[in-house]
Amino acid sequence: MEKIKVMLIEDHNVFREGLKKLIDLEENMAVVAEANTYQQALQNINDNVDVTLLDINLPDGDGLDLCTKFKKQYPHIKHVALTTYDDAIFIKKAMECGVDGFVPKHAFFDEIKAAILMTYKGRSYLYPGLSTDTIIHLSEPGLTESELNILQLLASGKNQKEIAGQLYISLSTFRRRVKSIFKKLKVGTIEEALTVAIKKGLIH
Amino acid sequence: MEKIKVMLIEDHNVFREGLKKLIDLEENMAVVAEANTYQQALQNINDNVDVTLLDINLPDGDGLDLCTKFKKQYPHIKHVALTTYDDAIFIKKAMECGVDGFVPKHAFFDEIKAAILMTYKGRSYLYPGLSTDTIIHLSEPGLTESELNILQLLASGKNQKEIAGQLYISLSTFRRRVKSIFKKLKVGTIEEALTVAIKKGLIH
DNA sequence: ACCGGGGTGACACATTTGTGTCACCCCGGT
DNA sequence: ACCGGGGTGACACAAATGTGTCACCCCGGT
Repeated sequence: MEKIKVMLIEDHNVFREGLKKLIDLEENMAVVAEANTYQQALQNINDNVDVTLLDINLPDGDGLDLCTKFKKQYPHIKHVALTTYDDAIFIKKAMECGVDGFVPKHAFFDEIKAAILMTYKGRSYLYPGLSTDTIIHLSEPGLTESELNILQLLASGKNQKEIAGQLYISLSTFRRRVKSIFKKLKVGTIEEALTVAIKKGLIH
Repeated sequence: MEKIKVMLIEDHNVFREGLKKLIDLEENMAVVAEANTYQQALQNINDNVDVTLLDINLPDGDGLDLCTKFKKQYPHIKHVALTTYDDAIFIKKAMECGVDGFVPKHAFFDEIKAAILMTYKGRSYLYPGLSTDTIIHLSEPGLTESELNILQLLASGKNQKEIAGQLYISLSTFRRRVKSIFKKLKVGTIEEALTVAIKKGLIH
């Protein structure tokens, strides 16, 4: 039987090494490529790969962007997203980027194995341990690009006037957006919104 | 030769499984205990353990507290802290808690192996890949307990008046503390301070 | 053409936040 | 006893922030 050829994209070296070992010990799969940054992933990807296991939080870029790019250039490759966060907003975003499987890092290897197998066979895989709570929230509205932008700029220490200027919107609109963020994240202050956003990996 | 008996304390299951595999494949070490939460770690620790590899960010508590506790009850056990963050403030705090070795998760397994060996032999191990920049900042003042408290409460969505009341300090003192936080973290807004603090793992 | 929803900007207003100043207290060094 | 530093609280004031209201524009459906 042909082995499933896996590519690992993950910046935590120990984690990647351990994962590689576990996969290589499996009879029906093998790691054929690795990358620990966004840039390296672009270089090391090749036609030979069947499935990628990709960490979404890379130091030099968003793993989901990577997925979008790969989908165009190598449409036959399947992608399993691997992440610390299992929030609804996040899963939704992953799905929109064409991810085939989604597994949080707190899962067991068996589940990653299952995800690789399933996606390889052309089906999609959603981590079964996801709380029903999370599933229910899947239909919740995600933050818009502009809203994420605002959070990112707030996180960098800019004040509201500066940000509004930079985004070419009025202070009024800015504040409307912030209000909208509050409602979507169910928080009451910018501080809390930032905390939640960072924890969910929405901004970096 | 006697094998070094290692305990893994890490909440990311896949990571722990991979690490266990890597360690067990080594000739001179073996995993004899595991835990994926703070509580479990307290239960599963035993006299038989030589070295613990402990993740600092556990879902139900601070891994460094764990270290402090272990030091009292099992003074012979060595501890290697494993963490995503390699910031100066963090390393300093780890050292104060009696950690014997410090390795960031982006390190390679070889470095973890070295840390286990070194600490087992009674020496201390500071990850050699730490930037000189980080080392230089080691002497920088860390945030006080009260300052961390303030950040934590701000992160939870409380406003300044509420927090001052809760901490039994006046608004004046509160604001003085915030100013102090700004200076120490080299930021200009609370938003930025929170972002930095979360990224450095100072608050959760 | 008309209407209504959704997004925008201007403005007003109360509240919160950031900054500085003053006075006080405690404590260790002179 | 005196002084000075460090921490505290009260207050004042400017600036930023949060909230609501109004008017406007665009666009798709009726």
